[in-house]
Amino acid sequence: MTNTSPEPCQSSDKPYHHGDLRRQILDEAARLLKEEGEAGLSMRKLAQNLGVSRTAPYHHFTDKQALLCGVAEEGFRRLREVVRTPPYVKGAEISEASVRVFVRRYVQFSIDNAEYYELMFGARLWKSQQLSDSLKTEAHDAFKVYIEQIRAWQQSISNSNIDALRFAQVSWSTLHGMSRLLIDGIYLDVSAINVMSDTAAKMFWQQLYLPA
Amino acid sequence: MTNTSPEPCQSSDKPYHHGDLRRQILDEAARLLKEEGEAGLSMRKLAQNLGVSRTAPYHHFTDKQALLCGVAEEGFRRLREVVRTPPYVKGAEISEASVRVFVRRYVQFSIDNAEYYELMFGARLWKSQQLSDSLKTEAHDAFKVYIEQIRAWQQSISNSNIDALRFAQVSWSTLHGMSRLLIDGIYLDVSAINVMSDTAAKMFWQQLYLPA
DNA sequence: GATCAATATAGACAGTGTCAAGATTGCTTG
DNA sequence: CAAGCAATCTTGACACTGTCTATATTGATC
Repeated sequence: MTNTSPEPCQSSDKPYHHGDLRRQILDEAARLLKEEGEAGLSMRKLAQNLGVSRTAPYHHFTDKQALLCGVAEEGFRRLREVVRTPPYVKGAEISEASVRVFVRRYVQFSIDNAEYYELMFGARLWKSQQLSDSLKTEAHDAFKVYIEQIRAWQQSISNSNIDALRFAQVSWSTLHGMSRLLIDGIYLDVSAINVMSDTAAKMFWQQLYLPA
Repeated sequence: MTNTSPEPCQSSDKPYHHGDLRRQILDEAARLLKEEGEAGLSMRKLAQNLGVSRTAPYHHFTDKQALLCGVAEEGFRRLREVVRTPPYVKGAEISEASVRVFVRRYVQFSIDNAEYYELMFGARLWKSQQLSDSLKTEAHDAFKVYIEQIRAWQQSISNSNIDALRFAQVSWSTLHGMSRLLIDGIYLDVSAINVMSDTAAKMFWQQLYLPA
């Protein structure tokens, strides 16, 4: 995140070619997003903070949109790791407690990386019709991993009768909805996060145990 | 929505005082939002479309933010009506079918009024720290009505053991999450809306029936 | 060492929100 | 009915935005 990389050719004056600009742009964009919100992230300010001309970033990202895609992509990579690391052992029975941990972790991620999350799932990105292919696959992969999780849970319960895909969609909706309501400042009662998460986990758990 | 109101004083030239501007601003804002999205809604274009100077709207709304609050407020009034009109008779038993109708109606509302919904629940509004009091109460009322619904459902089931507030929060999260994923263009499979809604309804229903 | 593509730059344009100062109007009060 | 006042509308201006074009500098390649 912090970019203290020494300039490749450290002449007294700034070198004409930056060398590491693309990486630094992504980092600074994430920083700006975190500190000042989406409204505070502008191409010009970005360039200025990096000590570079206003149009320099356009040689690494065709658009502001493309830049946002780049940032969001990194967010999805992080999210996938969160989803992929459940507290259960493959093949073993899962417990309600493990579902609880899973839910809490998802929500916690969305809160800790609120700006990322907002960008990743914002209409700005998905309705733009020019979101990069790499972003699309990255996001798709994240959801695929999620479905795999559900499927593993389901298989660990012998008599479960749920449709894994449908359940994945709906449960993800719940997680996403909670996260957004919290992030966007609609549910202000942050102290209730854990209770809400546990309530959701309980609901999921009972759903998983639906007998045939 | 349509404003075909005849001008109060219809002289040949435009009258200096518009007379009905505030109302027309709100309508045109909603229209612009619907047709061109949030990016296409600017104070200047708004004024131009209404044949009025760029700063005229500022005499009716201190801010662009204030205008958005005004539009969102109307959205919440509509939403409240959707939530308030369930297909059940007070005191009578509810059925899974009635829950299904309820879920479908909520999601349908969010899709039909996508731009409203996006505005109503956007971080832009809720994090601004200057959202109007009337908006706050309007939104609060909508959620209160929702809780009342849950409570009524609960009471119609004799042996229900759920915490109405918690369940309201989580189930609303599910509805909100589904709506946003659909609206924001992340779930592109619109044909699956009804199946997803029904899956969610089933989950709610089973949760409501939690025995003590 | 010349050439070329990659990378950086300044200049310009249309668009934005919004502040300040002045013009026009309708309502109120003497 | 006239005066005045507050509400409403206007033009002008400022700083800011994304992004296009044309130009300059560089590192790598033949």
